[in-house]
Amino acid sequence: MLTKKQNELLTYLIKCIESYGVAPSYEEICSALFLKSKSGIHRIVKSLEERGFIERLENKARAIAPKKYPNGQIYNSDVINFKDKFIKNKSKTNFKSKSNEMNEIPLLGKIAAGTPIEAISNYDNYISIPPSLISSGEYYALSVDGDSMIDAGILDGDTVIINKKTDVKNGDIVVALIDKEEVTLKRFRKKGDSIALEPANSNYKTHIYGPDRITIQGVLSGLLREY
Amino acid sequence: MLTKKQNELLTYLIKCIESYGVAPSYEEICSALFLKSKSGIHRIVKSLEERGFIERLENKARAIAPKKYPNGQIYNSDVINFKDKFIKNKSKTNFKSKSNEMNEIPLLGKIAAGTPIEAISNYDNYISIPPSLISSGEYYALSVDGDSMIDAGILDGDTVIINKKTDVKNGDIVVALIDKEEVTLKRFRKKGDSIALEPANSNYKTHIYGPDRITIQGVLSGLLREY
DNA sequence: TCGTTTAGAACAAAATATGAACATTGGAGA
DNA sequence: TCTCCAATGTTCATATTTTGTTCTAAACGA
Repeated sequence: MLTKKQNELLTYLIKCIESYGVAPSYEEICSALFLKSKSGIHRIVKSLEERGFIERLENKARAIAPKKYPNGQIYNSDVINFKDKFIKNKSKTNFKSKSNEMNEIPLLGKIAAGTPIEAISNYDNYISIPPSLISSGEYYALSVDGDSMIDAGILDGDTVIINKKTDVKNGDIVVALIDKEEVTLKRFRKKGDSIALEPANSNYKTHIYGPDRITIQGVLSGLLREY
Repeated sequence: MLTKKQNELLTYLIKCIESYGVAPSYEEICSALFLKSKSGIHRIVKSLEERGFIERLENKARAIAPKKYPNGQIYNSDVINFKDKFIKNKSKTNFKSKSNEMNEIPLLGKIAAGTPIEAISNYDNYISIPPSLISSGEYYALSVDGDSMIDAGILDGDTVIINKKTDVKNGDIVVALIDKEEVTLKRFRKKGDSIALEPANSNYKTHIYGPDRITIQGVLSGLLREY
């Protein structure tokens, strides 16, 4: 999906943000990639934006934010836990979240059946979810686009809560990254060495993949719907 | 999405609040960022406000509250506030953090989609639900028992959020009390004077009632599911 | 009221981003 | 092999944003 330079730039961008908390300026990118010109950078940045790997505010300084890793996985800024940077004196023992305290989890994008995911900005999209839908581990939310899981009661527009774990059982509904390119929500079933991703809609077909083509990005753990 | 200075200022602001419980004045920020002028600070503060990283009370002293960490993660003041209890209340301004507020609604029981409800009793059961599922009015929750609405994506065991209002439109899914005896969750449709309650499952039949036999007890406004 | 603090205009300067024009490269496909 | 084309590299010019500074006004708290 990405060219060499685009890959380098995206990688550098992510590294910068994780190390310094700020995106690099074009000039800084230039020297990092050993170029002499900023406008070349500009072009690459624009192409990354077109392909949905980054998000940008035009004309603003250092206003670039990654949306996906070069391999297509969704970028989640929570990986840099800024809180840790600030909260120093807090002992390891967490304040038990009171029963009526909301949990905020990031809404990372839309997940469509069969087509690439569309990542959403990391900056504005958090949703509150009730504690009952959460036990332990890390969570994120996706907005369901399409009807491929309709027979499992998952409708177009629903918000699914995903537990970011990779150990899955047969029959679990999972978020699967296929060929490091597209992400889809399907029922997981392992047969021997190969993995079947089953839709829950007779209009769609089950696809079977070799184990190396699939990366599990999480397991469905809850669902929210607004009427 | 922040520039260097904006990032510095925000970081400093958060540090101040966590260490002293009070936001710094412009002058304090100035010296922290090695500037000679306060109005520069003002501009940066405004730009942070524009981008949604802080919240501000105009014209008030030290009235700045962070809303997000530099990486976009939501700033949750609760983790720090215990310190405030020990700090004398100076000009500390109180920002109500709405985002974290919890909505609790009563879970009144099970609604069996085909057969009578099990007494809508006053369990002392309350559940938390995200603000996004609530707009205005009174709400309660029911646990769905049965599969009569399965084609509408409402499964056995789901929790439905009901808005306690009586004005309904055709096609709404409603909680209907029939003959003051049994309660059911069905799609509402009015034809002339009579009311049809349609299940969403071909194994069940639509029933039609006279208007005096049906009392609407609420309209479906949200749904929660745990996996 | 007075002293402190924030608001904001005006101007200058520095930092950054944008974009056109033109040359080069390397790979896909005829 | 040869051609075409997208992706790059470079240079130069230009537009915008961001920052630094100074000064004055307005708002606030005691």
